[in-house]
Amino acid sequence: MTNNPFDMPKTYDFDAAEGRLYDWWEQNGWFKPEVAGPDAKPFVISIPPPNVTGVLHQGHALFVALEDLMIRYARMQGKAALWVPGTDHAGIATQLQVERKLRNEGTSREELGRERFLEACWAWKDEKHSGITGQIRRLGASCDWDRERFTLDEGLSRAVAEAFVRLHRMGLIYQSEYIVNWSPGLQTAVSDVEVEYSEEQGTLYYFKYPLAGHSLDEGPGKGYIPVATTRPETILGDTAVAVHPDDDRYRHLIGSTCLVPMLNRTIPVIHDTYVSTDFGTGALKITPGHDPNDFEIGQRHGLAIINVMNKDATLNAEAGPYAGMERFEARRKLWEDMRAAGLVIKEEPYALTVPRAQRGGEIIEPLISKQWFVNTDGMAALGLAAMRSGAIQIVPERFTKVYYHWLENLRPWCISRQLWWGHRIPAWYGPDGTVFVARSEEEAQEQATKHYGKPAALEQDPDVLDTWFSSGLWPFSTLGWPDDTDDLRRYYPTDVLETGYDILFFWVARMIMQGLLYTNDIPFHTVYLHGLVRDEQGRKMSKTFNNVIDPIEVMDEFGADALRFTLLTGSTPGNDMNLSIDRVRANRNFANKIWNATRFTLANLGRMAEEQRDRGAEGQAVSESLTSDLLTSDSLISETPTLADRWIESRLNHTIAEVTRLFDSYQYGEAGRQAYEFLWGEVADWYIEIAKSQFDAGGDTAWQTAHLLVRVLDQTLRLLHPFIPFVTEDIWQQLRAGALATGVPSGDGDWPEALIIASWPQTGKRTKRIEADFERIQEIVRAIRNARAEYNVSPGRRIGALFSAGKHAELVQRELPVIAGLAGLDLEHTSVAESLEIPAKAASSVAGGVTVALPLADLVDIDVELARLRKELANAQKMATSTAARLANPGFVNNAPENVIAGARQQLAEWQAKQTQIEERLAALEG
RNA sequence: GGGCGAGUAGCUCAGCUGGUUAGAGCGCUUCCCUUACAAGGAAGAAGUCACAGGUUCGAGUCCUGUUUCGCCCA
Repeated sequence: MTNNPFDMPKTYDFDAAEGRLYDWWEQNGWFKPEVAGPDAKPFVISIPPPNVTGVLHQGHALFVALEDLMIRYARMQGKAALWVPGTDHAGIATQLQVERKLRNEGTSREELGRERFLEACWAWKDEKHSGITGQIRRLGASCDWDRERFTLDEGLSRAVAEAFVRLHRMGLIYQSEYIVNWSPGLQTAVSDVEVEYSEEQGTLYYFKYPLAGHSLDEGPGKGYIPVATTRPETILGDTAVAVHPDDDRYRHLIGSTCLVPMLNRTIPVIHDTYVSTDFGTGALKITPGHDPNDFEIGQRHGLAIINVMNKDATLNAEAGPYAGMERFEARRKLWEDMRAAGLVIKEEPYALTVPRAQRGGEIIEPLISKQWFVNTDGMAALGLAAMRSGAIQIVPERFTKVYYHWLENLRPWCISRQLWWGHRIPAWYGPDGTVFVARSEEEAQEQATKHYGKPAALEQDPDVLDTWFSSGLWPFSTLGWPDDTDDLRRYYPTDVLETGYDILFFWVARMIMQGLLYTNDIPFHTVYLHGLVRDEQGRKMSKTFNNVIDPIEVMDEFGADALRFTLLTGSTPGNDMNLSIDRVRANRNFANKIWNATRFTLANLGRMAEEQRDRGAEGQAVSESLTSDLLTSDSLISETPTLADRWIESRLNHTIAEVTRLFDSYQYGEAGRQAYEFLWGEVADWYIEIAKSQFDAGGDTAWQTAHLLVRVLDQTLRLLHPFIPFVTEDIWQQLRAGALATGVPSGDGDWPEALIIASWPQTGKRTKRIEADFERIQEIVRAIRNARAEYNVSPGRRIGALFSAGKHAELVQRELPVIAGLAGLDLEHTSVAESLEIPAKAASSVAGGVTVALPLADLVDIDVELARLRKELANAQKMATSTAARLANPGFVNNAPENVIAGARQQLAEWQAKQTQIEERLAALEG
């Protein structure tokens, strides 16, 4: 930047601006809610904590953009805007990363032992932490970093222990042997939501289940029951064969006994309506130890549970000769042996649904093991009631249904994980296995002493809690819960929870349930859900596709604002968006456009100040003389505003009203697009072009134009700030400096220190009549430009024009300089009247109720002209006819709202007038 | 199997509670380096709004069905 406040470089340099502005904002404390003063109404968002060891992806970029937008809007409205940042320890993901690192170093988790492994995890966390938070800063996130939290920090760990203890006291936490989703590679249980199901090509294995005391030769239904399975190795754990009670093929076998292939264990044939008679063979093998559905059937029928698998997915002693084999190897071997024993019927290709771990993608084994569960029935009821009562709303609303469905069918939540990195379960075991659940080891020790009558050696449960258990406390734990802190009292409940719809169950629902349970309050009143960011072709971004668009690279090339604006205006709530680099580039260009509109304004302001100084005020500083002049007297800007002035003012007010309305109804994309359209399509394309001649006029007209332009830019920059904070702040600072130096007021009178803390624009009056007049001028200008283009009039050539303007003659006469400036007219050869004689060799058209003729004798070909006019006439006739038909319809006239009818009448008149005018012109040419 | 979303210009997408001639960016055609901006300006071509019914004075928008794609749940 140069010292001259009026001098700006030709292009906006985002690279130089972004880091500098972010630091400046942060150092001034403007990210803190305290800037709004103690009485301000709070507006609070808790950040969806990203994995502390993760790297920024477009999903992060989208949520940061959205949340920062909401926070900046709230801040500008004068609210105590608080965005609580933080990171998540991401149990499984992080543990896997650290284990991989250890492997590369030639050691392992087991070798290090728990304590040293955790040290390695913390070191890894410390190393990675600044990476992700730095990337979030880079996006412009105005969160209060002094309040940053980490899910494993001391306070949050205390919150987790507290929550666990309370749940336990309420009798909602229990330990149980249950069939869980076991991840053999990760060596841990995972919850239902952490399992993804994929349709894969597999095999359906048909075989004979021998009936005890019979020979296979007796055939199906006598010697054996034909059964099909997709996982033959689980045969070894079968404890029944089930048939449908109404199935004539097998009904007579109910109560008889089968022999488990290769093991010859005896199991009963039972009946259950769960069996579907048309699937496979119509008979079902039941393996309660290795299949969730079978587990339930087993419970119903009191069947034995046999576990044939170890936790590493090798088979155990129950598998007899197959003990020690890996699961898929055992499958092959068993099937071979069964084939040799004549038990195989056939195999057929089959599309099956395979459960895979959300992390790592490995096949999940349903396995019986002892885990900690939360009974969620009561919480679910609370969560449902909060939504049903309207205390919490989801944007977009349709996700409410998904939420209901999930909560209505909620099963116990398995919260223990066989990991080391995480919140250790606050349960201790005495020598006899008695469990003591407590906030700390000391508290557990007290309980044990009381229980045993003397101190006892305690051992803490080795497992940790599901990461989502701690995330579920996030909105209140980050504010100090369980302590009754100032922050908790002032900022809880929070306002909006913004996140991706993909974690509605994982996170949002659990926060609502836990918030209601522990704080007796909703954690937030609105859930705003965004979609997934996909690549340009709509594919999910993934490393394997090599289609990942790295937000950092995008920001390097186009700036953070361009990325933000693209994400914000290219998405609608709850819908996925395809990210297009072309659009990012276009939005980079938008930033430059705003930059140059301001550059133009400041250059003129500077020039005017210089002229003013040359004229007088000797020895006085420019700013002083101008400031006193301008602020003390209206005289300097008492000039009657031009049509363009009043038009842009009205449009500004319209835009402020619309953008504000759209913000308040969560339609951020549309809000951004409207501000964009106003700035580029109205301010830059029209007003600035007209302002050029108003500046040239000098004197009061020029000063008035400068005032207005500053005001319009100031207000528009405020509207755009939540979307593109960096470029708007940078520009606004320069605008402010230039305006202060010349005493020009901002849109609302004063110039606060920074745009980030400036107030949101107030809606002013809109004048529809002025807008209509200006639109007429626009139409005329476009018509002239169009005719020039069609006749290839070179852009530099000034041409004369004849306006046969009828009742608009006065308007056209008054605005002639504007029209001339925009359309390249030569005023010497231009005339306006209600009615004018038009020479034959002229290009003419009818626009805005005015016939305009360009006497281009050297260029015009009468035949071409006739064709042009006939085409225009046809269109006018068509429109007039259809509008007339509409108005002739009694249904329309009786039912449509008045303004619509009035609009149609107005339209009809315009089209009819146009038709008549073209007809007259045609008659003159043809005659 | 149940639920949800999407199908609008060559491409990527808007289009709020139904109401002028359905919009934008990119791309395309023609012209222009005019002292805010070539990361720009002017003019232009381009859409039977997936399909079929229905409601309504009026449907891209609401209802029903069909179809293609995607997602979620079982």
